[in-house]
Amino acid sequence: MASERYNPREAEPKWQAAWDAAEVFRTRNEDPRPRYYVLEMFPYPSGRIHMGHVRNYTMGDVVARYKRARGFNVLHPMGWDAFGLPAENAAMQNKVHPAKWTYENIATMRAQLKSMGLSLDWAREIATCSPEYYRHQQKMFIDFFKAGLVYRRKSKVNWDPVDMTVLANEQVVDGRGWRSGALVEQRELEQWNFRITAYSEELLAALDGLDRWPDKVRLMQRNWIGKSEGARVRFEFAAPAPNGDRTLEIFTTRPDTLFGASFMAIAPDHPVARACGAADPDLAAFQEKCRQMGTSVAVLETAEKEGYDTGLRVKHPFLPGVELKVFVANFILMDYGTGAIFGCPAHDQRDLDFARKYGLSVTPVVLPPGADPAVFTVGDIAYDGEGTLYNSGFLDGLSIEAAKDAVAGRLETTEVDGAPQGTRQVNFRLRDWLISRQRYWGCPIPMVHCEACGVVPVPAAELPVKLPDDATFDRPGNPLDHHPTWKHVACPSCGRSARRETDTMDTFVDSSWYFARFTDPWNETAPTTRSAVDAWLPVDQYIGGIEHAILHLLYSRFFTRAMKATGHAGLDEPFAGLFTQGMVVHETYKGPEGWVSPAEIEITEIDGKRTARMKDGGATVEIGGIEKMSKSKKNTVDPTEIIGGWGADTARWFMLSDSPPERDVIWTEAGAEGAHRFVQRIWRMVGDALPFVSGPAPARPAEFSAAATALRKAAHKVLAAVEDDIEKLAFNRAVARIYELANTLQKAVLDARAAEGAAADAGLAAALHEAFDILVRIIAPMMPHLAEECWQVMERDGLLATSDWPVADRALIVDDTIVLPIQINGKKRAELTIGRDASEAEVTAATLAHEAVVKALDGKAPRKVIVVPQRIVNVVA
RNA sequence: GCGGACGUGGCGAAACCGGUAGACGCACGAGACUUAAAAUCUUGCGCCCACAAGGCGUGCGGGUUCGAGUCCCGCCGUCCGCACCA
Repeated sequence: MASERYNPREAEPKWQAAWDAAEVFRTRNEDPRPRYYVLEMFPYPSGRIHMGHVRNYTMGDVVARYKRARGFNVLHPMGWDAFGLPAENAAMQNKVHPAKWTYENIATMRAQLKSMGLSLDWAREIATCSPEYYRHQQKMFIDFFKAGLVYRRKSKVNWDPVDMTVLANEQVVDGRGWRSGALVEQRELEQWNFRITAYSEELLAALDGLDRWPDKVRLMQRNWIGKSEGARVRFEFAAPAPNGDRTLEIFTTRPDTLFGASFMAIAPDHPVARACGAADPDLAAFQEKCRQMGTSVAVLETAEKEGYDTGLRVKHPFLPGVELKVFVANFILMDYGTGAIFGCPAHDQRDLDFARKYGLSVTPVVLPPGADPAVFTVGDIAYDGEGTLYNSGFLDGLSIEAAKDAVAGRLETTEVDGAPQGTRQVNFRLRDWLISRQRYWGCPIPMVHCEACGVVPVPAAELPVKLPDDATFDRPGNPLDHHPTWKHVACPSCGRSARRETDTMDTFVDSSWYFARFTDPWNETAPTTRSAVDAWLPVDQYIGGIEHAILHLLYSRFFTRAMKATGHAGLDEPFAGLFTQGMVVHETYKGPEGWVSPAEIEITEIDGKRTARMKDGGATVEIGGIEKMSKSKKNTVDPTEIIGGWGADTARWFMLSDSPPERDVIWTEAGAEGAHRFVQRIWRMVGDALPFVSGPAPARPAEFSAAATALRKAAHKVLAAVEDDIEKLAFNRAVARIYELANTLQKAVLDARAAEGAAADAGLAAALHEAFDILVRIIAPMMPHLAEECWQVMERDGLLATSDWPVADRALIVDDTIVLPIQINGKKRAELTIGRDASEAEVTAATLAHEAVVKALDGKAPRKVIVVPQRIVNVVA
């Protein structure tokens, strides 16, 4: 047995089949044990899994298997984020139907995931593109609509005139469509939106309660929601604007600086600007120029502030007789605040840049602490720090906060044009979620447009609104719109001929509730079963990439609230614990003809210098930087090849070793070899130890020998540490502790074998038996196949996958004697071995009697002796 | 520009509350086994000086403390997020 190498190609499928046959990972909702829901972000079925999936799903699987061993009823499901653009692109390029392409990819990837030995409940598998899933999404859409959480509105979108479709912002590159290369136009289209802003305040406030989320993610969401408190102020026009407006309403977070106002600025698309532009060709040209500039990031960064004087004037609310010019300016955004501002150049850098360019006055109104009001001026840098108000009439002498209050108070009680001149206002950066997509491969929006009845939801009994199978993809635009018959229906309300909505939903909708569907994916009549969804949610541990820190997680938080509002769930927050794992990165290689893959090259190392050559031809290859695995740089490693070659356990072990899980991990051949060596080493050790560890546990002696006790202590200490590490998802630390135990056990086995025939130490045999039991059980979550195989050759009962986690004996974890470092003047000079419970006086006495201390003190009395119990002694000479 | 995170051996890292810096792994060196190689085992491995003793070391400079990788202040560098949000 000991001489045979462990063969993962044989063992892994065998144990996967055994687990399957025993339905070990099937989760029953009615199981009375405490529940634990661990979920990894489900994959998009792009075709093949990549190493990032391997890392993500390994981490989740360790948690699932560990929690199962700890006695929890674990829910660990898997599914497919199966709608989306790539399927449609494949349809256009390869003449294959998106459904066929998607389901084939799913089949491939399911097999790949299964080869990893993940403890998933495949009976709950869902694909978001199946009508059995999206029918429920349509039901919820209608419920949200009825609850006022869905509405339709004209929105500005990026329109690709060649592909005849709407593009997401990230699909617009330098103002052009990423695929067609056509100049993207801003178009106004009637679009469906989710009213996520109804929850702005709540989504922000609830972040504080998500204490098992990374601070980084919470901060990103906080910034994204972007709450700012300020005031809306209405400035009266000296003469009405061309569109008839008598006042210009602005939003400001600095009402305290109102006395420093020197101009007004409005967005190019502001209604007043449009009205002015209609009568002024020069202004219209300027507005058009601003619109063109809109999208390109590079232009935005360098764009100079520019404006156009409309000729309009407004009255300053507090300074009778003072009038301010109204500019149309390129740096004012229509969709933030009111699309208009007052400019206070002294205390806002943008306003200052603008004022300098157009020769507008700059009046400081906040005096920095300690500055002389007679001398203080603003040059090229606006002052936005703390200070005291001056040059500001009734505000003089107030702090900024007090002045904000005073201004708001005054404006609330002043009337202009029949309404208060100003109101306190909380503003959010967060905008409503535009979900309309002019695509085929998405969830159809279950609405009908009727000339007589308007927008009518499809009746629940008629759901799902299914995608037509016979769509064509050979011309640009929305295949649903092109379809000859699909969109023509009778109005559900009046029965007259009407038109189906041809927009489909953003795929982020699909992934905003899949975690809830997993709790009862068999329910055919409703999206969720309340008893199941309320019992399982929130997800105890959610694991995925940082790239979803904002959108997916924010949308899911919104969706859960909307589901609560419509009776589909009973809670607000879907994910109690969140962990964001790092990427898998790899060295890059550049050959004479561009990037080459790791598989194509050979690396040799001479005197510490690594050189790479092509395997084929031997051409020199330049070793480049370590970067995220990507097809374009060809620095990918295929999980199938790794699993086929080394086995799933090697891949899993590597993914958990070395790098902390939140950080990037560098995939290296040497590291994979190292991981595989450890797999073999465990197997060899178990084989060598079989005489001591197989079969039932030997009787325990009344007293363990010193060697046996040391072994037991080592095993139990590591066990306790590994528990702690897995609970904290510190897998790399758990791995290090397991290596430590393996090193200890290896020596112990060697010693035990050498001593064979000599006086038998019954205690040592029992200790070895126990220690190997612990070793195999603690590697099981990480390397489940190897552990199962060891379990079998050790002749233990049943499947390890269904066994309990071992119990750490606390008495063995604390030592009777401890080694205390002795510092002299803060530097370590000696060590003191002393009883754990030694009093401070005893420690002091023993320290002062220590040779090194006596020598250092040279007969003098120490100035001070600091004893930190159980930790350290410091003698100050 | 604003906000955040992080800088520890040749490399990935550990050090949980301010208490032995470098656990564990990779790479590398030496040795054993072998006809040989692979595998395996033993052993060494921060730097300086080395016989020992010692000195210096956690990006740089200061500070607090009996004691600082850890706390505070100021720099430098790397990475990430947001980006004209009024």
